[in-house]
Amino acid sequence: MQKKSSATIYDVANRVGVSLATVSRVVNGNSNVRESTKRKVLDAIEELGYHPNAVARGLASKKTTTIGVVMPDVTDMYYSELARGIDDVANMYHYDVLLTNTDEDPVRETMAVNNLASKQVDGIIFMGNELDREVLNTIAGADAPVVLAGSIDAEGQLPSVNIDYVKAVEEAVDTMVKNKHKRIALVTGPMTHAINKLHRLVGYQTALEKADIVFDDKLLFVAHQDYAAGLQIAEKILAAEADGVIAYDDEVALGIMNYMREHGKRIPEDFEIITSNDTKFTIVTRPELTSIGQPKYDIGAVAMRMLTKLMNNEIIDDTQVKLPHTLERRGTTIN
Amino acid sequence: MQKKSSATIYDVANRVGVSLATVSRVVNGNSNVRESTKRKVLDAIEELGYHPNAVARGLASKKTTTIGVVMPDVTDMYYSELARGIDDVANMYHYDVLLTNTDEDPVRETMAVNNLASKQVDGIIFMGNELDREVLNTIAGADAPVVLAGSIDAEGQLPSVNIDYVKAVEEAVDTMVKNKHKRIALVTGPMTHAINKLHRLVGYQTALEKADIVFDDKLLFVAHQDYAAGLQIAEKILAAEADGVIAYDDEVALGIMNYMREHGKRIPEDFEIITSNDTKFTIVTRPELTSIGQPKYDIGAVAMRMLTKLMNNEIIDDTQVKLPHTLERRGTTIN
DNA sequence: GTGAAAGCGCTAACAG
DNA sequence: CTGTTAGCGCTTTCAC
Repeated sequence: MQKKSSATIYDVANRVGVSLATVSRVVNGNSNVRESTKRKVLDAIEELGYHPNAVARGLASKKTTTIGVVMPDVTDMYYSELARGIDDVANMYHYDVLLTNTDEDPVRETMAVNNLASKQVDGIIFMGNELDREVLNTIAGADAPVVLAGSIDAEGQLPSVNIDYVKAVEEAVDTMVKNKHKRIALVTGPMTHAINKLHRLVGYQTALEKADIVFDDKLLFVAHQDYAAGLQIAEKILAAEADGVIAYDDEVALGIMNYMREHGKRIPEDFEIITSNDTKFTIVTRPELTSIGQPKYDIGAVAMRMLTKLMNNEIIDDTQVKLPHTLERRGTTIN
Repeated sequence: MQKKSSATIYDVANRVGVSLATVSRVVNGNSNVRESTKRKVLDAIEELGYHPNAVARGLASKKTTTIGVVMPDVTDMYYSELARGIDDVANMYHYDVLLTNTDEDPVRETMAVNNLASKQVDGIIFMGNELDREVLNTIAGADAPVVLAGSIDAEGQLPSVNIDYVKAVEEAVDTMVKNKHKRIALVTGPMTHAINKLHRLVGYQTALEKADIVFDDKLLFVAHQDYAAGLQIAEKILAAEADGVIAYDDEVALGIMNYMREHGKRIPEDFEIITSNDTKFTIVTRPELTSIGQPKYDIGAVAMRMLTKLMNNEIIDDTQVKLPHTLERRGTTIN
C-alpha cells in the first residue's frame, strides 16, 4: 500500500532511523553503506512507495539528467528519424529528452535554446538547416554543451555529426552522367544556407567539371521541403529541359516525379531522379526512388553519444564526425 | 556584457537593493510593484544577464511547466502529427514537452510514466494502441492528470480525444459496398486491443449487416504497422479472394496496393483500398490512397488543451471527446 | 559506515 | 508596495 501523495527522503530516513545522507547514499548506489542498513532502507522505500523527486535532485546536484532537442519539425521524417536515434541513446544513458519544434525560425530557435538553458538541461542537440548568428551566440552562452545533428554551422566550430554532403551530391551527379544524362537540375534550400552553398552546390559543380559539362545556373532551383513545392518546381525544371534532378528532400523529389510522369516523361529513361534523405517515402512509390543513403538513426545516435561525453567533460578526438553515406540505386535511375 | 555563469535572483536583489521577494514579483509579472522599482529590477536583470532557474522554481512552486508525452514512435507519421499538435498548444501555454518513445511496450510505457512522475511533470499525454492494466495503474498513481490522444482505454475511464472509429470504418465499408465490392478485407492490429475489437471490427460488422453481407472471418487480418507487413499480408488477402480492403495504417495499405498491382489487380476496379490515417503517404503515390480523414493535428491539440484545463483544476464537461472525421475519396476507390 | 549541517535558487505566506 | 522567513526535497562536504 503506498501513500497517495509521495513520501520524501525524510520520511524514509525517519522510518528506518537513519539520516538523510544514508538514504541518499543507498538511493544513489553509493557503496559506503552497510549491507544490513541498506536492506532496511530499501524496505522502507518499498513500503512507503518512495520515489526520488528529480527536481529537488536537480537543484541540489546541478544535474538534471535531461537534454534538450531542438528540431525544425517532428513530422518531418528526416528529422524524426534522427530524433529517434537521439532518444534511444539518451535513454540508454538515462537522460530524458525535452523536445522543441522551431520550423527553422531563428527567433524560435533562440527562444528554445534559452528556454532549455533556464530548465537547466545538461546538454542540447540542435538540428536545423542553418545556424543564424544570433542562434549561434545563444548557443555559445548557454553553458550547456551543444552538438549539431545532421546540421552544419558555416564556421564548423560546433561539434557535429553529418555525412559528407559534398561527396554525396558529387556521386549522385556522377551516376547520372554515367547514365548519359547531362542536363542535371539541382534542387536545394536557400543558397544563403551553408549546407546548400558550401556543400551541395560544390559537390554538384565538382562533378560537372569532372565530366566537362558546363555549369548552367538555370538548372539550379530552390524549393521548400514539401510535396507541393516539388510539384510546383517541377514545372520549371521541365521548362529548363533538364533530363535529371538531384533533390534535397524526398517529398520534393516525389512531387517532381509525379509531375514529370504526368507530363509524359518516362522515368528513368527520359528523366532521372536522385533524392537525398532515403526516408520511407522512397520505397512506397512506383518506381521506387533512388536516393543518397544516410544513416539517419545513427547520425542522431552518434550525436547523442558525443553529447554524453561532452557532458562528462571527456576529451573528444574528433568533433566533426562524418558518417558514411551510400547511394541506394532504385527505380528512378537507369543504373 | 553578461557573466558567464548565471546570476541568481539574489544577485539581482542585491544589485538593486531590494528583497528577493520583490525581484520574484517582477519576474513573475506580479502587479504589486511600484513602477520605478520594477524598472530598476528589470535593468539589473538585463545587466546581470539573469535567467530564472526553472528547476529551483519548480521545486519551490511545485509546478514545472513541463508535461510528458508518451508515444509509440516519433518516426510514425500518425503519432508525430499528433505530437506536433500537442507541442504547438503546449508552447502556447508555456509548457515544455518531455518526449518518450515506447514502441508500445507496456514495460517501457510503465517506466516512462513513472519516470515522468519523478520529474514532476504537471501532466501527461499518452498515446498507444492499448492500455495495459499495469500501465493504467501506474497512470492512476501518477498524481498528474493524464489524457489520451488518439488512444482508447477499454473502460473509457481516462479523458481522451479520438475520432469515432466505429463510424469511420462503417462508412468506409459502406463506400465499398456502394461500389459493388463485397469481399471486403479488414486489416487491423491485434484483436486483443480494444480499438480493434470494440471499434474497428464493430464498425466493419455493422456495415456488413446493413448490406446483408455475411461476415467471413477469413477476411480479417492482423498486421504490424509497416510497409513490409502490408506487402506480406497482401498475399493472404489475395488468396482470400477479397475485392477490397480497409487498412488501419497507411504504410500497410501501401504495401497491399503495390502487391496487388504487381499481381495484376487493377486499382480500384478490381480491388479497392481505404486506409485510415491520411498521412502524407496517401498523396504521393499513384494512385493516391482513399483514406479515412482524421484531424490528427487537432486530436493532439485538443488533448493538450484539455490537459491544460485539468492541470488548472478546471471543470471539463466532456472528457471523452470525439472529433469529426471524413472520408477522403481519392484514387483507390471507385467513388 | 553514518550523521549533521549547509545550501541549491526560488516561491509563498505573512507582516508591516 | 515591500521585506522577512520558511521551506521545496535532495546532495554534499566535513566530521566522527
